[in-house]
Amino acid sequence: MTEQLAGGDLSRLRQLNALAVVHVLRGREALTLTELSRDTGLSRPSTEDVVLQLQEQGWLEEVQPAPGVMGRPARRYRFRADAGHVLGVDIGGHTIRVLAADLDGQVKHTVRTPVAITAGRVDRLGAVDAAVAECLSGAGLSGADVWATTVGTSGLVDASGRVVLSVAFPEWTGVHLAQHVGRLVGGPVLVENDSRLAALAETWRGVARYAQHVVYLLAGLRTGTGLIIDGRLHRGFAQAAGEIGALPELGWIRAQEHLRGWTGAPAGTDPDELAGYVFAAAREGDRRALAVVRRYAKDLALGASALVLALDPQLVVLGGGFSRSADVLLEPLRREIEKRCVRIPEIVTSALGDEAVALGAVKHSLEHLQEHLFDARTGVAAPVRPGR
Amino acid sequence: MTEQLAGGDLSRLRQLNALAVVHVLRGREALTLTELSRDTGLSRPSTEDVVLQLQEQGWLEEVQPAPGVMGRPARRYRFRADAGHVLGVDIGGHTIRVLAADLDGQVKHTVRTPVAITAGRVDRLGAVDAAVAECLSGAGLSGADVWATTVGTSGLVDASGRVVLSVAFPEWTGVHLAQHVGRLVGGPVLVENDSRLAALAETWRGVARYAQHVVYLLAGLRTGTGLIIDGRLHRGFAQAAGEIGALPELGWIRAQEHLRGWTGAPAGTDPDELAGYVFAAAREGDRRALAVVRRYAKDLALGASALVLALDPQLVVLGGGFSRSADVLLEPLRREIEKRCVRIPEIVTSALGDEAVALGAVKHSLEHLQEHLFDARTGVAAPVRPGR
DNA sequence: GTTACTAATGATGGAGACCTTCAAAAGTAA
DNA sequence: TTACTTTTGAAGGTCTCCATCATTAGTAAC
Repeated sequence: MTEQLAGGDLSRLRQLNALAVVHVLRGREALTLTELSRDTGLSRPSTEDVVLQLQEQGWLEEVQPAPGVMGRPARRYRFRADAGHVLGVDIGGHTIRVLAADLDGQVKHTVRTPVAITAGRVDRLGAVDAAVAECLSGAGLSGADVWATTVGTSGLVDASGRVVLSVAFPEWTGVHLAQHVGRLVGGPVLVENDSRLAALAETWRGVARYAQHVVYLLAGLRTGTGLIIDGRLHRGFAQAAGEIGALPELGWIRAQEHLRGWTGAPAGTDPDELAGYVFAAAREGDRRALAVVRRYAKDLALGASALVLALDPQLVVLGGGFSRSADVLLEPLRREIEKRCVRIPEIVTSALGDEAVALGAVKHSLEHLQEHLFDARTGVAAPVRPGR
Repeated sequence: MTEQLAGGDLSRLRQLNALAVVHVLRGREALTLTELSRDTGLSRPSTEDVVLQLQEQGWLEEVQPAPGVMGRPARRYRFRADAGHVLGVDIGGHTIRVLAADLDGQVKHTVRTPVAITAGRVDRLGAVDAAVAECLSGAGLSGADVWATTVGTSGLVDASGRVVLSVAFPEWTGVHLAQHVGRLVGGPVLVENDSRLAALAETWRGVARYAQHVVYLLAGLRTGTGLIIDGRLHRGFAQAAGEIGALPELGWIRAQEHLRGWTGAPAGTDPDELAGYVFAAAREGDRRALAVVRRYAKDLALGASALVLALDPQLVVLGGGFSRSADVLLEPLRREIEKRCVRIPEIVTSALGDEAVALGAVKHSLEHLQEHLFDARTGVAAPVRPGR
């Protein structure tokens, strides 16, 4: 029923209290023992004992006392977020992004490498390797300092980190990304669908920060979705959740075609850039463009409404490349969703833009570490890179 | 991130160990201290201490030692599942069902009262009152012995236990069921959508026992759905999840019409019974009936496929009144789902039949108690009826 | 420069819950 | 009646927590 946390002997209590101290201290500035004692609910002597033990382990570090306060200066301790690092990798069509962050999720270095949309498997993997190497050196890290890595890619991914099916890049199907990236870094390498990671990022540092149930729409050259249910990323039984676009009746296959038919762009425009022209014309008030956007919004809303009706999220987040044109897209989308749904969720635009996937990858790495390093069952693990 | 379980002093450890003992003992026959010690991981003396405390509280009871074993006879203790009881109420169109069960979910008494489909609000509520009273006396209980009650009804229900919207019974809209039933029993009264409760029942004692992600289809005069995600009932932000039938493109509105158009039944047949004639004719091999069933299955599959694609469940359970005709319905449904979905889940028929909703209501009551009586945060609460 | 005030430190003593160990007890089997 | 088996019950020890209080290291005021 509920996940059972076994009782145990006294050391178990110490584990729990150490966990509580770490939890209070993570992501915050240094605290004194008195402050820690207040926030954990432990007595001061016990807090001290736990803190000293964590310091010995390497999780905590004493910092300079705060100056200019009354009374005897208190020792202050901070969480050593720099004890380990994680990577977030976003393998996009046009761009490869790599983020290095510490255990608090502070981004230490960002690398953004353009790659030709036509680049094949070998070239693209090569660009990934180069970007990872550059990011590591830029952050002053070696591969061995990385405790966990998450790679975001389009397509379906299996549990072992292999791309099972990529519609957008047929050549990508079968690539074993976990193995490939694992050559460069230590720790586990996780691979996850990019829409899902973008959704995760929005609940972490985006507009969905306090929502438990979120439908994230990736609207761009591809249309995808990421679902947050009960505050957690929903993958489904075989990592195939969110593929609602496969149902023809729900319009996501057709949605793109409205934009492709646009004739108001210079001859020879890359089909990938066509959408930008449509949205720009709509922004100018061009009636034909507005009609195209409306039709696109209607088809997008069809699939979105199915998700909203099924899940009743608090929030729908519009992300992906087209979210830059939310000024002309959001209103028609909202109207179409309102027409179809029983309860209307908030509908907002992504705040993270292009970085959403890479940020989500960082968060995903951190959540993985969280389970292994700070688990309620085992207490606080030693501050070393976990095995694969 | 993870739900934080605060550390604490030594009494906290005792709480956790008491919880562990209760968890091991619940739903099983009586165990000796040695067996309990083995299963909880505690030492024998500690186990004894915890057990004596729980016995004093009233949660455990000593029973006769097992006869005919070697060595000194061991004391045996069992969980006092009869310390409290819960009710599960299913207010259906034709039938009202009330189940009384103990804390282990053992059903002690069942009442099944027919009610006219045309019965209005007052008559229906009167029938509920009578059925509850009969069930209580049949189980030898008074309303004060009931620790939690769940009422299942069609329609949307708000958090306070009021029916916000009932399409099938317009007169039902606005009924404050929690308040009404609360006059008869002690403890909290929860109200929940019937499809959801049926889904819950399937994961408890039905065909979905070991699945974490389940889509339950209620196929009957109404079409509804219950979603189990991560082993828990998914309600959505405003209790409106699962209303995918509202989307016309997904066919659930239209699905019924195929059956209603059937002319092979005696003149004047109740429209509610028409479906039975269609399925019967299909069973006999009538080609027109088979075509009707196929069309119905196709429309049902459309909405089901949207759910499957969105959530990627391990299992789809076909329940509701029409599941009695699964022999002719399941195959066409499966074929249509297979046509549309990326990964095909298992598709099986409900094992619980008519009792699913009431059983789910019992389980829902028990889960509510679980959170209040056996919570990891607070440990084991006293064995008394919780407040509202 | 001294004195008063403030708040943290460090040490002491005590209580609760767990563990291991072992003699005594209460059965069955021979 | 004796041997064997397993549980019981008690004793002693350890760990982790708590409350309390004298001491210490600063700031503020005179």
